[in-house]
Amino acid sequence: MPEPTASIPDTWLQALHDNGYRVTAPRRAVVEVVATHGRVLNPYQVFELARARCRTLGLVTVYRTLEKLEALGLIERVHQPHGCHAYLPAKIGHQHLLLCQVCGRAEYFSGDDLEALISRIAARTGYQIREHWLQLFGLCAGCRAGAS
Amino acid sequence: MPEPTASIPDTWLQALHDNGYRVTAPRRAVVEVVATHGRVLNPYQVFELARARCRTLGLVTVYRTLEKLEALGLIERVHQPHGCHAYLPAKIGHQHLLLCQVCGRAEYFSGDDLEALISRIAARTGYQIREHWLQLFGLCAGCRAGAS
DNA sequence: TCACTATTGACAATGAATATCAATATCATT
DNA sequence: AATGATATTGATATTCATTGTCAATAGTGA
Repeated sequence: MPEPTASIPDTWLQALHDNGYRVTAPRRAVVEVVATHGRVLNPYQVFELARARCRTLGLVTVYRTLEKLEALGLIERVHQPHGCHAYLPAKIGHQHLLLCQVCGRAEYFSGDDLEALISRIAARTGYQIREHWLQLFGLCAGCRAGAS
Repeated sequence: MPEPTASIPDTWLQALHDNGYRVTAPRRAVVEVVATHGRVLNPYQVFELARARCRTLGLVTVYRTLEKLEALGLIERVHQPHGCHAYLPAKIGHQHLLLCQVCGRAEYFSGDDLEALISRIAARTGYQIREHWLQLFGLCAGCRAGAS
């Protein structure tokens, strides 16, 4: 029988603890929401959802907790055409993001092959290319069904 | 002898005029800076540079002019890891952005080939993919030389 | 040149994000 | 389990970028 895998929220709480931060009810609530919701969330949305799990939660604590999670590399800010105030669990290794334009559902994928493109652009422009962003936008299966 | 091509600033000023906006000294200053500077600029940087061309220019006018240029599709907001408050002349057709991480110099390029990748991700995830962002970051030739 | 009115700059107001601070809760140690 | 040092909390105040207000000014077509 395989050892049960630690859930993502537990992993994040452990990381907080390992870095000298205390594990509190407000932080547990924020972590559970952001780690499991599966859609981009801005600070206020996190606040609304997490308040259901911690009645006394304040918006300021959400900001502070997101800041710490981001500093630990557990979450990251998502860039979208209309604003960059939303967060998601951080990419693991070399991944890219696929976002639903309707509901904000997010999937990561890997396996891009941009070497040839990047070499060509580097040669043409004289730039040394060190990083790239690739992000796809569309409709998730659920929103395709709903919109038909 | 070829007809002299209208400069980018002139094209933009013409576009403002054609859309019922007046061509004023403050707008001329902002347009000339953003259209020719070749690097990403945030509103305050535009203000500082454009003030040299229009002594009375106010920061609020910069915001308002950028807003109009963006609405006309002449400029667009650039997304960067640390902030999304900078502008560049808008892409023409299907282009992508290459940015210098040191000085903000910007180049557009075309000729990506992501069809196969996008089809594969669409099939794997069930998403209908409608848009993509590809953006490269690195060091421009000038900054490579300077950094050596 | 003239008159209409869009535009301007100064100032006020908004809104997201951050700093302050006394009260509270965590957690290593007892 | 109890303790106590101190990190954390929520409420409030504050900052800063951006947007609204408004009388004075300047562009534009006639």
